[in-house]
Amino acid sequence: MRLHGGALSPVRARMCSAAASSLPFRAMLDVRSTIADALRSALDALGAGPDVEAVVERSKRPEYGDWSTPVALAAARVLRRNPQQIAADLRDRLAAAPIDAVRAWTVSAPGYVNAHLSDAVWAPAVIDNALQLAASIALPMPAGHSVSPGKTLVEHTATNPNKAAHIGHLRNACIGDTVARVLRRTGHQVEVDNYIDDTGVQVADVTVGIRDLGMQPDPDEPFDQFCSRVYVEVSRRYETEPALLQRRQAVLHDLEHGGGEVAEFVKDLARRIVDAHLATMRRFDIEYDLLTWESDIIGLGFLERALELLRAAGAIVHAESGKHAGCWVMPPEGLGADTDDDETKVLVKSDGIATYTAKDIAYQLWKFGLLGLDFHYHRWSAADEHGPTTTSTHAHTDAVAATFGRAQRVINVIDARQAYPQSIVQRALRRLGHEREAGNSIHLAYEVVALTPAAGKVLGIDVEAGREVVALSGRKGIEVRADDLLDRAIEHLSAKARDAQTAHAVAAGAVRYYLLKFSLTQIIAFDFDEALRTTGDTGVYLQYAHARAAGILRKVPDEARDAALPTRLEPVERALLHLIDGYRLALAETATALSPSILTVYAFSLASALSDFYEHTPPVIREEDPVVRSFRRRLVDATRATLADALHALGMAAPDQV
RNA sequence: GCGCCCGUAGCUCAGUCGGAUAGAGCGCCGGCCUCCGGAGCCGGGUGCGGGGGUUCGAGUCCCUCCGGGCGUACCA
Repeated sequence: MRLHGGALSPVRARMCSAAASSLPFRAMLDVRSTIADALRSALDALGAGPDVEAVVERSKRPEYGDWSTPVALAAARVLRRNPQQIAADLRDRLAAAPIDAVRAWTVSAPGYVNAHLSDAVWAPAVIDNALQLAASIALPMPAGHSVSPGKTLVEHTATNPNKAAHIGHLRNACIGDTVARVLRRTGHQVEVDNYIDDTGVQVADVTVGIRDLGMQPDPDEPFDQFCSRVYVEVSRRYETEPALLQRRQAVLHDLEHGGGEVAEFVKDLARRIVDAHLATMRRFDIEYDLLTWESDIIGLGFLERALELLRAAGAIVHAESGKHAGCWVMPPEGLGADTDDDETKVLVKSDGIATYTAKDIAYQLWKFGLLGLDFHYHRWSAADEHGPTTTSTHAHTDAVAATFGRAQRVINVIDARQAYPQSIVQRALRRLGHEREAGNSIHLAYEVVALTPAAGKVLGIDVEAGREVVALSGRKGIEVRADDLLDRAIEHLSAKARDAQTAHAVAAGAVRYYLLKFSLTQIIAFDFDEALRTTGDTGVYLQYAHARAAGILRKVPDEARDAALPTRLEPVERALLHLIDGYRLALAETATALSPSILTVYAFSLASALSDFYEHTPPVIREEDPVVRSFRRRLVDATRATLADALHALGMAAPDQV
């Protein structure tokens, strides 16, 4: 056996107000919550008090039971009694509670109380719940989790529009897209924005390369790859030709004021790159509701308004002397006009150009509907009805009737290195008196993708001796392009895939899974062999498991008989049922923690449990006992439905055949 | 200097609010095709960086030390 309760995080219940449940699922059996409710009552009756939490978790070993609680151990201190006695007491009280799904309660040392489920009640309910899964109906949150009210605005991707997207950008997009999917699945109202920094240093660099150095694309060179090349070349030339830096400065100045010929050139450059980014991300099934442009934040007066508000609130001051002389700065709380403090952040430089953070503050205020200004909107591509909406400076004829912004909660998916400027954005909200919005401003920080020495070697990049990894850098040309990685994965898989479409779907899923399975706080040490592997803990394994289940369903006729149960369930069947049963909780934990890897771990456990079942029970198609055959078909059906739901929440395809 | 993150098996990583015997994948060795697709399954393991502390109970909490990464820009 490879799959055990321990492969999942222990699942527990905390007594909270009952989760809101949408009507079609009202009857959904939730054994864990039911036990937790009864346990709470029993603890209260014993006088344990609210400090003793009604914790219910999966039993660590099947012989203990299905669900267990260690609360007698914690209660022992409060009640000054022997934990074994308390456990026995709890067992008696729980046994007296009418819980249909539990057939027996036992006590095990040193003081656990264990629930043993009645398969006749529990198993059909789990299967029915799973077969009811419909993507259009949000899954209700289990006890201990709740749906955030109002709209949640997720900003992700936000790749500078001056180069092709690399795997670092792709990690960002996959995290953001998955978080958005999981939130939607759990009943949240979600808007996804992709912020385009078209007035920053990086677009200016490429502009200098094309306009001042006269660089030209090679024949057949895609535009985004051409720009990547220009970016690297210009960055290199700065070191020997400092005069070029003045050219960049001039470009930035033009962008700040907008409207001129340079601004138009950059706008066009950025548009073309954004199209490339959208195409790249679409290959991974990543879409956006709205593209927001930094140039519009300037052009529509958002920045100016934000600075006015900050000035009026005394949050920013003009430094007259010291190291920040001539700048508009935001000192930390309580420092007033001490503009030289280390914690003081410059928002408008002495040359009059606002920093990125200043624009980000304006944008954040808009996100919450606190600016009193709005963008103009139109569809990004007239040819693409399903494509994103974009902001614009001037009113457009094909105005889009939609309400963007005005969010209750804002999640900014931005790498961990930007924690400092993100904290400044939050500080600005606070200084403007928007305490609640500051609290609802979430910097969803994740660590970067770096290259292992082996990956560096593949790319012909020297990894400094002694270094474990080398950071990606678009500026230095140290990167793995997202499109290239997907192309490699497709090539890798195409030999065994039934057709090109399947190869693409599985390859995209494999790359997504690889980028999602790490904790957000973990640097991904990117390795080609690891990312392209098709066995073990990979996206391919999950999708293959789904196809296997679908294959069984194709071959075994659906006899639609009554849901009779076999007299005894095999351990692998019960393990699978527990995994299916755990889906809602895994999804809810993912939504609450905003952490996709919780869901990847769950999905792998479910797929493993299916493989285990597949290998350790005789083929369903050859099963002669009609009751067993029918039950197992339903079990496979429920597994397939649950796995498909989880895969879709992860942004992966769930193919019936590979 | 200060702040944040990381350190779990040879390698890459799970292990959210402290609970029973710390798990997976890869790699290596050895098994499993009269059977629903073998991209699979089964077996093989003296591992929580070191040291203190709190606790009935610590990979998890506290203190401290050691390694590594990032941030602390009039870049983002």
